[in-house]
Amino acid sequence: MLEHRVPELPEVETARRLLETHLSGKQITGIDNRLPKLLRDSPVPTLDVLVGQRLESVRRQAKVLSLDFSSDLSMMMHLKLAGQVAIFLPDGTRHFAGHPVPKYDDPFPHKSTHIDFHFGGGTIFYLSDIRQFGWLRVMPTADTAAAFAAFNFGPEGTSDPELLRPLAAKMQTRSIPIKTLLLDQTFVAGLGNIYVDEALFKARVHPGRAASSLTKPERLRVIDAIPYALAEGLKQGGVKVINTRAVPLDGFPAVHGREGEPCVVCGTSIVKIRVGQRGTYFCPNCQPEQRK
DNA sequence: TGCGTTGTTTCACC
DNA sequence: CGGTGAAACAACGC
Repeated sequence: MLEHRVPELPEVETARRLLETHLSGKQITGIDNRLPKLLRDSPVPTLDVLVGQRLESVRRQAKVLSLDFSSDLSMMMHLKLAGQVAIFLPDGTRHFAGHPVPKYDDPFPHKSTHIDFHFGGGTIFYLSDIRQFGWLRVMPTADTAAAFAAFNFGPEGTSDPELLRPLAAKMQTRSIPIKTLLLDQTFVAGLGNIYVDEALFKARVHPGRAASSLTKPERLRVIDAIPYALAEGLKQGGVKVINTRAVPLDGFPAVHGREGEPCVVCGTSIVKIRVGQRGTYFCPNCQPEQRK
C-alpha cells in the first residue's frame, strides 16, 4: 500500500509558496507537455501561449492555484489526489510539494512527470501526477475571479475560528454526517479526507454523527479544530526536504491511516469505518458514537 | 481481476 | 427546488 500524502490544502499552500518563492519574476523559456489532456475544459487549449511570459504571482483559493503571468494570462491548477510540484534550482537543490511519487531522489522527468516548465536561469518546474486526475486551465487573468467564484467555495478553513463561527448555525440544519459536511468545499474550503479525520479527533466528535445532533460545545470544538488541523498539516507540509528525504513530524497524523495502532491520547486501538463512502479513522474512546 | 484510492461532479429520488 | 446518498470519473497498484 502506497503511503499517501494527498494534496489537501496544506500541501497546496506549500506548493503555492514554493512556486512563488522560486519562480516569480522568472520567464518561461520552454514547455514540454507530454500529456495535453491535463488541460481539461481550458478556455485556452494549449500551454504554448505561456512561453516567453514572466510569472508575476501565485494565488490560492481552497485547493485551486492560479499562476498569474505577464501579458494577463493565468494558469489555474488543481492537483487532485496525486499531483506533485517539483522545482529544481540551478544550484542542484530540489523542492517538493504534494504527492510523494515520484520520490525525491528519483531521476526527473519521471514516467509520471507530464510537464516540464523551463524557466530562465536554468530553473525547472516539473509537474507530475501518477493518477492523471489533476487539471490545468489557461485563461485571461481577468477571468480568474469568475472561475474561482464558480466553485462557490465556503470560507477558508485556515481562517480565524471567529470567522468560521457562522458555520455553527449551519451545522444545526444538516442531517448528514459531520464528516461529510466538512468535506463539502461549499461549506468550508480546504479540508480533505485526512484533515477531516484529524479535526474530528481533535474535537472529540465521532465522524458519523449527524451534524445536527452536535451540541453547541461540540460544534464550537469542531470549528476550532478545523484551522488547527490545517495548521498542523501546513507545519508538516512546510518541512524542508533534507538530503532528498521527507521527514514526517512526530504524532501527525494522529488517527488517519493508523488502524489498529494505539490512540496517542488514551491508547485505545484506532478503528477504521466508512462514512459517506470514505475510509474514516477515529478513536472509539475519545470520539464515542453516543455523547458522553 | 476487481477493489480501493480522493476530490469533485452528476444523477436519481424523495 | 433542495437536501441527500449513491454512483460516476479520472488511472493504477495490488
